[in-house]
Amino acid sequence: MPELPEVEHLRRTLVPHLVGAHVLAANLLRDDIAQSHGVKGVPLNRTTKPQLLQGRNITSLRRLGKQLAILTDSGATMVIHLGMSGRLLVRDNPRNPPDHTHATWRISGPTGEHALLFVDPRRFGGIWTYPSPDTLFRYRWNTLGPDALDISAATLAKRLALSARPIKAALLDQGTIAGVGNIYADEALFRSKIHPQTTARLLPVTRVAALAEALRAILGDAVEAGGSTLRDYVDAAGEPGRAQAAHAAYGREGLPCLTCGTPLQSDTVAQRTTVWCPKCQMP
DNA sequence: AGGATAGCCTGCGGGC
DNA sequence: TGCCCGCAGGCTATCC
Repeated sequence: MPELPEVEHLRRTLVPHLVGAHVLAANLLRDDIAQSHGVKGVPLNRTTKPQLLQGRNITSLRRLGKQLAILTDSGATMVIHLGMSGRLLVRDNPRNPPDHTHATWRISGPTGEHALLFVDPRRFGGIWTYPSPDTLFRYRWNTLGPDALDISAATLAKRLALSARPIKAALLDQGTIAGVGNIYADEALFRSKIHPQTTARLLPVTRVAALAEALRAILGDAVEAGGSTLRDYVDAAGEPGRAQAAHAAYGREGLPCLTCGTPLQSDTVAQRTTVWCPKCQMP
């Protein structure tokens, strides 16, 4: 389940291979996983290789929330969202791609010639192409809130000030704050001792500050650990992450709270399984 | 208009 | 052993 830390770790592992690389070829194996820019999006097809960066030179990799953008010297920009089960793999040998490989590239870069594969069994992810970074920012990334990795207390407070929803729902909303998924939402609420059902706008500023601090700490630590591996996620080299060992709340229903020993409670909040400590995280 | 809900999709684990 | 079912979950469309 790639959330912000997994995507940021992926970005960092891809940079040495991709930045400065020339895209020799692009291949779309499934038309419906890629769309060209626009509010509604226009489906790409197998003939639109330049939009998939064929012939371009990659200049940088950028991330906002859970989305990764590949920028090129021509302006052509490609956004990849991994969804639930998506992976981007760098391989030396393009033969025998995994099942559910939907797009492939051949690149020649600083570390040699490689195959880049987009694999996504559940197809909750996808690829979006834009003629320029500016169109990406205006038509897609404008709908996202500020990135959670360096969210400030003041910014978070401003985003939550009008929301009547449970704080858990607000955290999961990418338009409020970008990059938080179910795992790190529970972890951040646990760390800041906030009950997931608390109405967002009713949180005192000191609690919001604690939440912002918890988000930065937890996401930052997870990035350094290479992300959490639950079922699907691996980085560009196929390596699993190590952050799941640090989870204090997620997946620990019924187990003792690491702070007070009280069994953790679980229920559905904002349509998601949510785990919290009934003693530490008071309503 | 903001918020809640259904549905997309495959793999996996539990139960029988 | 093997099958079936439920669950996992990010995001969009749709409804209220």
